[in-house]
Amino acid sequence: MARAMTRTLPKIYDPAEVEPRLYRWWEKRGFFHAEPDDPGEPFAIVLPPPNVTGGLHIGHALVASVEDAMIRHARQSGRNAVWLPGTDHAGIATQNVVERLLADEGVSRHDLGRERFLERVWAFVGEAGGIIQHQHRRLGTALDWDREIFTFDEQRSRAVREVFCRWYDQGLIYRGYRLINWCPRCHTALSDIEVDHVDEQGELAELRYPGSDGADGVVVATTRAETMLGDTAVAVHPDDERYRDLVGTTVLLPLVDREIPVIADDHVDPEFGSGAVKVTPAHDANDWEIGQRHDLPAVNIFTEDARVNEQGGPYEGLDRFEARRKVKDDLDARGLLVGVAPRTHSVGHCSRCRTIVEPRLSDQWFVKMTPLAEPAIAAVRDGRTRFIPERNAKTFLAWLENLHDWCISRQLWWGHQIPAWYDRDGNIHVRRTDPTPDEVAELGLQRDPDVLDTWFSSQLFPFVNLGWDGEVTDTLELRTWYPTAVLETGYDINTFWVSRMLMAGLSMMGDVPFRVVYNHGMVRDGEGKKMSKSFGNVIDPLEFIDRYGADALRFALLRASTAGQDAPLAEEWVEGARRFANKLWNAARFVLLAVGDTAPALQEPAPDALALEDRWILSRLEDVRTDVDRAMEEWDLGRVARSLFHFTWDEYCDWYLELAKLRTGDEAQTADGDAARWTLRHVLDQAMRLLHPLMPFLTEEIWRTLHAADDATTIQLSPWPAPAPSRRDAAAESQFAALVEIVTELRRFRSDHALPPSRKISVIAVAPPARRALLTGALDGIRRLSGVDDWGFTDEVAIGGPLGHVAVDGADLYVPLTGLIDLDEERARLQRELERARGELARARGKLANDAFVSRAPADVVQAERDKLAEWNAVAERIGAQLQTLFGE
RNA sequence: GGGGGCGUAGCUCAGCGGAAGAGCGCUCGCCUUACAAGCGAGAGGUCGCAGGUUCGACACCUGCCGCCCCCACCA
Repeated sequence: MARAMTRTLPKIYDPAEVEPRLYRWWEKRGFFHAEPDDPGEPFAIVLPPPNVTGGLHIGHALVASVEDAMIRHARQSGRNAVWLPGTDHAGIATQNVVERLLADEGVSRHDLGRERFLERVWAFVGEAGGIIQHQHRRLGTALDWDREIFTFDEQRSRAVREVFCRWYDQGLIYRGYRLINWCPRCHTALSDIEVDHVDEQGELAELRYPGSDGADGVVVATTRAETMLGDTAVAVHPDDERYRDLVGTTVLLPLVDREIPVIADDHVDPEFGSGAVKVTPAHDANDWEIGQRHDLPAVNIFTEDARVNEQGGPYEGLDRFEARRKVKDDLDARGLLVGVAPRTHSVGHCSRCRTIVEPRLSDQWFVKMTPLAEPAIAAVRDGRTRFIPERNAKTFLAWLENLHDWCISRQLWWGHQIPAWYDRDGNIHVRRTDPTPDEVAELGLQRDPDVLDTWFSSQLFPFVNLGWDGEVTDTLELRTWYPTAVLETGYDINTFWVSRMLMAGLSMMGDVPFRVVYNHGMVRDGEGKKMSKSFGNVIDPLEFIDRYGADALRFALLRASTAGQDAPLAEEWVEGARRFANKLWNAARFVLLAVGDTAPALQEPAPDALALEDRWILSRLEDVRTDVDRAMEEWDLGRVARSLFHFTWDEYCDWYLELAKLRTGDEAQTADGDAARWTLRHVLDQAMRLLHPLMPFLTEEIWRTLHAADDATTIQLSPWPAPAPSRRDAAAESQFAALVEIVTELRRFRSDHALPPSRKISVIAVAPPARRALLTGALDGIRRLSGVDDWGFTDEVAIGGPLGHVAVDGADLYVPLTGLIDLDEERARLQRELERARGELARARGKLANDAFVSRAPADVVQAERDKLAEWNAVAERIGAQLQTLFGE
């Protein structure tokens, strides 16, 4: 290479060197930071705050990949884009993790006391938060770190308290004695959605409760025999003839010898079992309702650990499963166990520790959902917030329309403590500020020890992240970036988080918090299996980044994804993405070699100075640009990835680059060479910009090298490729398609005859004048790509010796065979070709023979079919002729 | 019980009312001066089954079958 090489790239792309270096520079230059008064249409995304319970997993990597792509694309498109980071204190989850750590040291949180325990948690959270930040940096996220928050920091705590007080003042928050889901291990109440229901094999036991008068009484059925200790009635259907006489009498509850009434209630299904139901108001949601209707006492038989309490008499101290067995045994001994049958039923588990939850009566705080849900329902209905995929809106609405009140109090230590105090008389004081010592003394105030469900604070994320804390409610940030553009998250937390943000946003801000909810799928392993520790198929993002680079991991995740559909990720996918990165890297190396120092001087060539392949690749670039824009609008990043993958690799690298080599050699200091150099460089530049949202590091490195960019210049702020409709060139595309066909067919000919690349062939082409003229311009390329050293046109074939034959669209190519190949093989090959042509021919004929098709299908479709018929007809004839010539067949 | 998703090449998945696609895997041939982490060629699918709509269905409709999720107060 005669030209001085001022900019070169190593042969193998090394993400481990490039990525950390670029990220440090990006951050130092503040490219990720946005101010509300920056120019451009506002575009904000809040990062779903990861729990500070440990490191990020592969699902977070998908979140980061998708959102980073959205943010980078928005910024390149000139929008005032900000991506707001934060972490979630994750009340119960974090407390559990720290308690486990303490258990390893042989200490319980009670040994430490509330204050010291919280110190421990804060220390843990500091470490975990640091790990998460580091992981996000490794992933390349363009997060505005200056705006990072924590859901339990001071400002957010003020906001939480304000929202609690406002809702309390509005009557939306209340304290009530209700049946809630209780985790006997975590020792706290849970909301309905923190309970996972799993079908389990159990036993349906039929128990006899004798009449108080010594009569037979009734038979009831239950999967939880131990709860009979807390029964306070037996219910039957009001219209059930069998029990008409029993209603109003009492039966004797065995083992505890309590007289309980037989009542009539519509809720009972007379078809089920005996038609009589035991009623345990303190331990079953249905029974609680029945109890309310009939004013029944509720007897709580369990401790906080789900052991039988003093109400259980001889069973006191047994855990619920031991009690279940013993109750059945004892009833059996008395002849009161009528039957036992296996039965699968749905059992609720604590979503945090998998312990079976226990319905428990207790005083808790609740949010009234209906008044909050109504505006949210309206917002989704009228499209102020849209869902992608759309179908998720349906599920979402169904959920919102059937909400129970939300239990928000947790008997934990780690979390926002409820701002409520009780005085000596039991009155509740909900306060925005802590009481003074005087007030405490005067009223005998005691603070409610409970904390809030962690989702109570994360639901405020989209506006507390922009400065809202109840005192400050109007910031430039809020006015600029609220509502945020899109909320991107897995569909699995639509109920936990998305719904509540929507309600809280509408309630506090009077507007939706985001215009679009984009749901990505769950990441699965290469076999489509859910990732879980017990399968041993979990993937650590950092490990993959170490091995393949962040760009490769990101690209692999995006390429496999379709909105709302679960995405598989196997190591081979990431490996493949790394190969893609390396491919682009080497394409860039070639372009730099070819362009060299002429780059700054290169002017866009006049249209007539462009060669066919230039016009073709520029036209294709425009096609791809259009497709990428459209896919971006539809938030379809998988399509963006696939489209660019195909364009850069299969078209730019495999065809354009190969052809450009012919024109950019040392001696090619011509206008044509410059046209090739300009096109090479232009397409690479544009491709890097289009790809940047998906592969930020690689594209930045290549782009900066290509432009010899200074320290202040980044691809992130380079304009997104603008529409260039004049580049679209249908003629060039179809002409190039002909070139591709010829080259491919000749290569196939060579491959069929096992001709090594070093073995050049000659071609004698027969084509009508128009076709010949068209091909002439592409001839050098064709010859190079198909290993032809001698190409001639002729009107008719008159060459001595046998000729191989290759039929392409509108031309016949003859290859002198003497000394080249085996004639029998050529014969077999031609016969295969003929077979294929005949197949196509038959298909087209069949279609055209159908009158209905010809008369009713659109004219252009029919015409296209006629053209195909003619083409294949000609091909078949030509192959036939060649067989005739060569073999007399 | 209700709602939803999926069934396309050996594997994982795109796609789509007018001539079946990708990645990986497989076969054959190549160190062709950006890349062997590469290049070229190829094998391999009655698009789950059955009906229907249509000139035309892998695609739209209906019903089955098989996997998978979510919701629900299944004693």
